[in-house]
Amino acid sequence: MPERKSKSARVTLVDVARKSGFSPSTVSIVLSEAPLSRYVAAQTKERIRKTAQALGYRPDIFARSLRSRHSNTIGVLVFDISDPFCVFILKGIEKTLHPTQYLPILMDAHHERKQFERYLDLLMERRVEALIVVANWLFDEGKSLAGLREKKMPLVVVGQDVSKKHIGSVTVDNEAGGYEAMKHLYEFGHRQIAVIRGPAKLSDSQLRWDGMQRFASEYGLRLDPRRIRQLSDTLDPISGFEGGVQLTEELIRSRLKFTGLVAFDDLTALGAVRALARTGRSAPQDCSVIGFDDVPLAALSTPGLTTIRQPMEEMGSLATRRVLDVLREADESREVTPDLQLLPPSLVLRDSTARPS
Amino acid sequence: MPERKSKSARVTLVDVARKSGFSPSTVSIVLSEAPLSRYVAAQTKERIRKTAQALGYRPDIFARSLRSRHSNTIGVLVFDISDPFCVFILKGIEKTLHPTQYLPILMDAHHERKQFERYLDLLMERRVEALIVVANWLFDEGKSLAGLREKKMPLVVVGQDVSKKHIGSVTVDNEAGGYEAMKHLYEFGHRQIAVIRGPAKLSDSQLRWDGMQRFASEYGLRLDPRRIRQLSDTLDPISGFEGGVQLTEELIRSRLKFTGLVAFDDLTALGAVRALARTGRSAPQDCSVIGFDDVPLAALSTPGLTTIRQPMEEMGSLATRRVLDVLREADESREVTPDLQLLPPSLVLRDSTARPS
DNA sequence: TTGTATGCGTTATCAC
DNA sequence: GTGATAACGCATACAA
Repeated sequence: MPERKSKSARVTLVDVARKSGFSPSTVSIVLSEAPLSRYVAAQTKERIRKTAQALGYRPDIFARSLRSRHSNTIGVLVFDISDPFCVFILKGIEKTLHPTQYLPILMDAHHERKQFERYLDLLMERRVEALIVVANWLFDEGKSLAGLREKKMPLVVVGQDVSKKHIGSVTVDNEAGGYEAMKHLYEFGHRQIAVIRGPAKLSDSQLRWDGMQRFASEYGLRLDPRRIRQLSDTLDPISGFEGGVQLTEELIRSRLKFTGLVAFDDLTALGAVRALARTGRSAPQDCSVIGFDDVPLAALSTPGLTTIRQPMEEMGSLATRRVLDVLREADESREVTPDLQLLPPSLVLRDSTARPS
Repeated sequence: MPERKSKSARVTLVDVARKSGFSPSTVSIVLSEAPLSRYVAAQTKERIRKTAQALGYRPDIFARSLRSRHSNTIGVLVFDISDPFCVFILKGIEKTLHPTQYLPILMDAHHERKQFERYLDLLMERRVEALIVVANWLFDEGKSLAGLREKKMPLVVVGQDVSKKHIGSVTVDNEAGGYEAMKHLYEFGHRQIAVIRGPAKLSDSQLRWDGMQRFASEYGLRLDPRRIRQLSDTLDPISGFEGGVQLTEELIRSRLKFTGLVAFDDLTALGAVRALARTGRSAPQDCSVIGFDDVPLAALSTPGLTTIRQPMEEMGSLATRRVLDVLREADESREVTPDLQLLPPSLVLRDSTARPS
């Protein structure tokens, strides 16, 4: 009765080979389902698989990667995992990667450029075969990411348009979203509409504003500059809320009447709701408020927040499909032109907007 | 002028050895900062490091792991990354791991047991050296995790007490939290207090309720069973909100007066706020509402939610320190008794509670 | 203090 | 259809 080695006897391919009576090569071919396995007799395969199972064989991923030069991993670099915007993009990425051979390796940069660089480095060291960067804000990393292009590393950025740097990008159509937001308030009958624009540094801000202006000009709506405010540039992720509170209070103090407010994003909108409450007002009775993003909070706040939804999961999914495409086409070494893909936003109607009384 | 190989010429240790004039082993010792490197001449080290730098040498992590039997990774298995509860625990884990040699490998089970098992498997395959499981809810995986114990894999579960299965656990002191919540309302002068308990399957629910009862008996407060409701067992993460809405509406319809409400968690509390609003009431004017957890939403909703805070980042950090300790002590093969560590909750006073009018 | 030799577990290339 | 052999890049025991 042979005793099992206590030292967590690692079962290797050679063990399976010995036990099954075939050579390590054959065993490898069968168990890794290499192309050659097509020519292996069904019986042989069966026997090998059985013994592998019986012995509890687990391939050593390090040996395999070392030899095959494939890590079967895709790096996912996120700017802040606590940003609800990121989370659903991650869901999309993960669901899309799930049925494939690739495993996502997730890193969180915590809003810090230094961390970003470090984790980018770490991911390269781990030999990820592609990279997805989720960045919904400030992001002028030409340098670090440009380096990847030279290494032919498939790369897609989601949440930010960097197509001008010839980096594949997936974002929501911010311009259309801005247009829709303004349109919604207009169709509810609002004519005196305030706007809290996003930080100047964010390209999103400008695009959404462009959309609002386009709507205004198409419909002959006048957007009084005195009702337009802008969030300051800052790195604090929660600043949208504080900014929303402050700027809305400013607007209220200005004594300039407004029955509707387009906020840069949901956090800002929640800030506006707070400011209204603080001054004895409420949404939507005294002022309709519309946000942007449709983060989970939007549905849970009271009143439920009407907002322009970004299809976040779809964005993650699309970005993932893009890198997967590149990886597949790598064999044919076909070059894919990096470009921008815009996904359509959609209006989510809740209770923070209503017809003016 | 020698041309660089176009085939992404991988720089290996041998290249560095050749170029610097030392042997591969010396180079290895120096660059991996092995114990022996203490005996290597400073000059030698310097030269080796210089040439490595110059050549752009990056160690091959697969070769290194294969040889050294160390992956330098720690698996982190989360039940749902979109649960704000998880996110800050992750932050704590990451920050604690940051200065170490270990890299977290994060997997998200999406609330599904099947995924949980699969990712657990994947993490083992990746040869993580320890495992941290973040599970704030339903979690009776005795089987899968028990297996890890046999493999001597360091393991800590955070958010759930499984110390009875001899698995290291880190949670908030739910009993104390329940006590504090009730105490807060009592001290504000509330005597007719409703409670929405958590799902029966969650051990948290019972503990928090125990704490409330302990306070009630200590202070001679009567908790009328007719004012006590309980969320149903369900897997839907958002159900706390819907449940909060429904049960609060029930309470209101029951016509039994209550001036304060202790909700199981923040989502439930937000549901209660919504229900109050729907019936023309509001917090805290008509009813004080207190939550539990202090997720980010709590600060952003209007009114800001008074709540019992879980020190989530600290919980993640503590769990991480525990597995790191075990990893370090592994050398001395010292056995660490798996046990439960409770962290104290704290009251966060915002605007959803007030003295009864 | 540094160099030599060997093997970690796998896959690729060839030969049969 | 299957097997022998040689790497992949690194770290370590041992020799010097």
